[in-house]
Amino acid sequence: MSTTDETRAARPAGRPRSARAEQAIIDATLDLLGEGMNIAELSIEAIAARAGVGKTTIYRRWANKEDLCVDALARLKSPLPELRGESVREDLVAYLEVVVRDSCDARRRCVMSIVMNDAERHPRLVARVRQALIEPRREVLAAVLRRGTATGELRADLDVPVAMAALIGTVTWYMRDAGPDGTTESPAGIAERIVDQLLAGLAPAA
Amino acid sequence: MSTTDETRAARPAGRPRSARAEQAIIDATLDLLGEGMNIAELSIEAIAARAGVGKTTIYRRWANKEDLCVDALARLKSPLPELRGESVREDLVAYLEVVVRDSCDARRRCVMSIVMNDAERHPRLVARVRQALIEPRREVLAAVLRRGTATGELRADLDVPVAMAALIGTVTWYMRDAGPDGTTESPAGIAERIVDQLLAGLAPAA
DNA sequence: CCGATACGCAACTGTTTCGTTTCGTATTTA
DNA sequence: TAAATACGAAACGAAACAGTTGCGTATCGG
Repeated sequence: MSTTDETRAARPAGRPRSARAEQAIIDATLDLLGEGMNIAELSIEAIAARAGVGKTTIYRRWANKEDLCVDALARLKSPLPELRGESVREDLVAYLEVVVRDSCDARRRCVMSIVMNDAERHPRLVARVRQALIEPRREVLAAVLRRGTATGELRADLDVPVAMAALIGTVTWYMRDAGPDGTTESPAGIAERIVDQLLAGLAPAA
Repeated sequence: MSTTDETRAARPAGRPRSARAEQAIIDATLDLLGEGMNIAELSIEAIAARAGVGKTTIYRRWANKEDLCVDALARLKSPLPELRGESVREDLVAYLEVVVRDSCDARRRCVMSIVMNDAERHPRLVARVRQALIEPRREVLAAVLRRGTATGELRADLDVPVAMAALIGTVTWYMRDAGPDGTTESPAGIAERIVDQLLAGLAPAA
């Protein structure tokens, strides 16, 4: 066992890499991406400058921009929505409230726009984000919908893929031209309004 | 009156500008944007090469990249959806079918991503696209929804902004991870399925 | 024909930014 | 202390691009 907390084998001798520098690099990367930068526009120089670090320190750790971004984006993992599981309506509202909150976070919005735009240019990176951030959430929502059709809280013949698109797409689109940043208001209760209108339908009560 | 079809004043004498070159430049610009290029990444050199044109020919016509893009994007105007106006449901299906068709067009998808990403960097350009392409369509949809609440085909207390987000957001989100390009299928009748499920609601018939 | 203008092409200058290398210093193990 | 490695700063050569100019040719009006 070494003198420090390093339990793995022998330390390779020489000055160890600074964990602070590493964190600063990751933070700077996410900052810049969060300010609307492309992967293409993102430059190692800008990251180094923002992090207060020499370019060498970055190149020593990552072979290229994409590797760095993959590592950086993996840190964005946000907790899954906490669902109480008592009523489907309540769970859907809670779920959409998380989506609303996320849509006000510049970092997350920029990450989503990268996922949508650069899928062809950076398939590895986008695949990792999808698998780490998006898929788990989709699965949570799908489970709520399936439960709803089983308990009778949702119609038995529900088209689940369409319903998922309806819930997420509606709130995303609404936030797009309502509160670009959260600058305006994220109208309290928007999640509830959307869920209730989607549950009840646009047509009159028949 | 000149010898040609030019009815405006005297022609300025000298070889007239080639309409073919102009069209080729516009096409090349839209091509490159349609391949996923940013405004920032788009280079005059690339446009000239793609169009089979000298850079001079471009600089003679437009002072800068943004001016060129503004002109190019203005050519994307697509006809408004043809609505028969007999039933609201039928009109909504027709409207969404246009959205589905557009979402399979690479050019349009890239233009939308520019509108979403570069709003701050190119406000003039984005404002023009919004006003020329987006607003007219939104107004058509809003009119259908208002008509529906008046005729009783839609619930009287309909939240119109939410309903618009639901219709457009659902189809957009669905197409996003179903048929990225139209490569797969744009499942026939998806517009109809979405409209019917949104009209009826996710909850059982009560 | 002549003058004027547009055309495509190639060359040029100046700027930016990239990824790499070099250098002097700091920190760790042996 | 000596060897090894990391650090930040600076400089370097290569590449891409902007915007301009010159050249030979093409197309217009008169």
